[in-house]
Amino acid sequence: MMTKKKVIQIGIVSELTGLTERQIRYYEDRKLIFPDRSKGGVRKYSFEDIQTIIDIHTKLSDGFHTVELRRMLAPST
Amino acid sequence: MMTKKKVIQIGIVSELTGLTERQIRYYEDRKLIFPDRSKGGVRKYSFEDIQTIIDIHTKLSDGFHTVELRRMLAPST
DNA sequence: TAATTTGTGTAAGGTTACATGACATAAATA
DNA sequence: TATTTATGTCATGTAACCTTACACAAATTA
Repeated sequence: MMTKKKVIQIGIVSELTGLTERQIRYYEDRKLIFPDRSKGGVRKYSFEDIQTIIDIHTKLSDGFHTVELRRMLAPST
Repeated sequence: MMTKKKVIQIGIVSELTGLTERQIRYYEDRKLIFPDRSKGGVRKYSFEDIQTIIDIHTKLSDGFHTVELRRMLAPST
């Protein structure tokens, strides 16, 4: 489905979530999200990824650490 | 809703539709689609736009002209 | 027939938005 | 005290976009 199509670039994800690109890339670094890449290496996210990113940030604000989140986040099929 | 959020760049639209960027920009020139623009001027399309673009191309293949399509296409609210 | 329009290709030259890597830091933890 | 965590910022490079222009076959109009 459309919500899982990875078609959105990081700038828009940043806009939609209110988070910085730095934060979004960091969550990937911590293995919490798995964007696709264009041939040129540009990250592509889905709407589902965006929701996950929001959830991650909420949990971090709640005091959780990325390591713990890795277990909490349902590996979005 | 999500299908109307204009978040997708022309490269992906081209990939998803199989049309060239030239064609997609031309449809805009003919007032058939109305992408948003980033601050920097980069076009942003919605999933709904993508469907419209596909429809346009189908109609053109059927022999219609862009001028006629302007009447046929429901102005996607 | 000659001129115009339509939809599309392509190329040049410029800009935006992205990439990675590095260094910095406050707060928390070991 | 030393390390880790989550984030900011900066530099440097490139992917992907922008507009404008010229070309063209096919169809239409004059």
